[in-house]
Amino acid sequence: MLLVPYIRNNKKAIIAGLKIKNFKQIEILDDIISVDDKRREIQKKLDDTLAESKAIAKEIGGLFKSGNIDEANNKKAQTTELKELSKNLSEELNIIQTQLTELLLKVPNVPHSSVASGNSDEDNEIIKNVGEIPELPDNAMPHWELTDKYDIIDFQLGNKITGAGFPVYKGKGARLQRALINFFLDNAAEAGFREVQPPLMVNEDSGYGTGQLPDKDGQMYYVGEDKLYLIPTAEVPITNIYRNSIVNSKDFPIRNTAYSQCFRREAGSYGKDVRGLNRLHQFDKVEIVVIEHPNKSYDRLEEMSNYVQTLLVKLELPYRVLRLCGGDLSFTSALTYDMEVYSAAQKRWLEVSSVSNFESFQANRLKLRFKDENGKTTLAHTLNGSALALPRIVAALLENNQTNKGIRIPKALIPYTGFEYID
RNA sequence: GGAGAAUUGGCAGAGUGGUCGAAUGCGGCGGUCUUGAAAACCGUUGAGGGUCACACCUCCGGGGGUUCGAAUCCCUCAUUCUCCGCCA
Repeated sequence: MLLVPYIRNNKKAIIAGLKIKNFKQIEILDDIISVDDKRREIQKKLDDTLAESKAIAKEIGGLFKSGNIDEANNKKAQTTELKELSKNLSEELNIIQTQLTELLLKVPNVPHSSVASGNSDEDNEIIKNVGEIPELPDNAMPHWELTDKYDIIDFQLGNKITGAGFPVYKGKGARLQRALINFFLDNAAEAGFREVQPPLMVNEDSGYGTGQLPDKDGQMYYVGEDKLYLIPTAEVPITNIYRNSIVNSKDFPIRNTAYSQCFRREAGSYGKDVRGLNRLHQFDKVEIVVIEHPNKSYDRLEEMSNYVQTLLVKLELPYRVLRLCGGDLSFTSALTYDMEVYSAAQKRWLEVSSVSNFESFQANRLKLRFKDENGKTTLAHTLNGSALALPRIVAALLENNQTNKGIRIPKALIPYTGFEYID
């Protein structure tokens, strides 16, 4: 959510930015300003009315004390009109404030100046390409066949127990999952992230805080009985640690990491995108979240992007880094790098991480602030990224490392798996 | 799940209808003293709206109500604690 004063002062720049994001309804900006004008006007009237009735109430208090009962009762009559007025005004104010919030929620974040315009993922800029794409023999299998062959991930069994998109990991498959989680967490700790184990369910306020609500509520599993949402990513609980708080700028950058299961309904997905491990309803991910001073958030974004890449290098996976174009950038993000890993048997790139700077867009919703150099309360910047999401890493590992002897485990991971091959 | 008690500023803790946005202590920040530090002393110290700046308004767990007037009374929800029940 953008700040109204920011919209007032930077309308032109915002319009230019939103154009890159293909946001068409720029007239909303003017609506916001005029609704906010109205809000101020009503607020002023209300304040004045309240001030007047407060003053009278004080007078009455004094009159009662000095025994002037008659005059006090006289004064009471005066307030009935003011009371009516302030009641109407505060109702009006409520309506207008709701209106204002609704409008503000419709405006996406303004992209960073480095973001190019574009309509879809096809227009994303490839800014880096690392590693050799492996040459697989003709009889190479896609991962959903390999998982069967080695009996490590059972999609059918998941269907039986729960439904599509909830696989069962077995034997070395389960062990590989655990190895990857520990590998990612250990690396994050070494890179200065504090490990956190958050709840896997969050309340409505938290959903709003990070922006899953109100728009994407259909993407989350919801437990109506208790009004709780299953988290689609650990970003939600981790970032909400800092909701409604004023952090100490001395603590910047605040780095947290968490492993969690993630739950996504993925309504509307289909076809090859959802085959095997490509898209699941429940999956494992280690997330990194950073809260930083606005002046330094882009340095941190580069740092996070580099960190994620070190993981891919250690896992010996060929990858590329994309800078998302305006059209593919998420609603809340100002700049996002996607890391994609090459899945050699599927012959396609799979997104395994998305590292974003939200600037103050999330912080405004969260009311996450700090005291700046002048003692002014200012919104902090939030960033997050996957480091990493497991299923597609597993898919690429299985496909790229298939040999006659079985699936070869990358060296860095062997201390965690305790085996060198899945066979 | 049942019964009872509680929820006040960063923390502790007063305040049960009338200048209470809120005593006091601790902590934080600034200063005096000191070669420096500690101690002591002095000052300062919640958030939001609004204003050029004031004024002014809102907020004492959330929401609603009573009253001329509420942190203080009522309703409701949430959370915490104690006891009972159930249970990993």
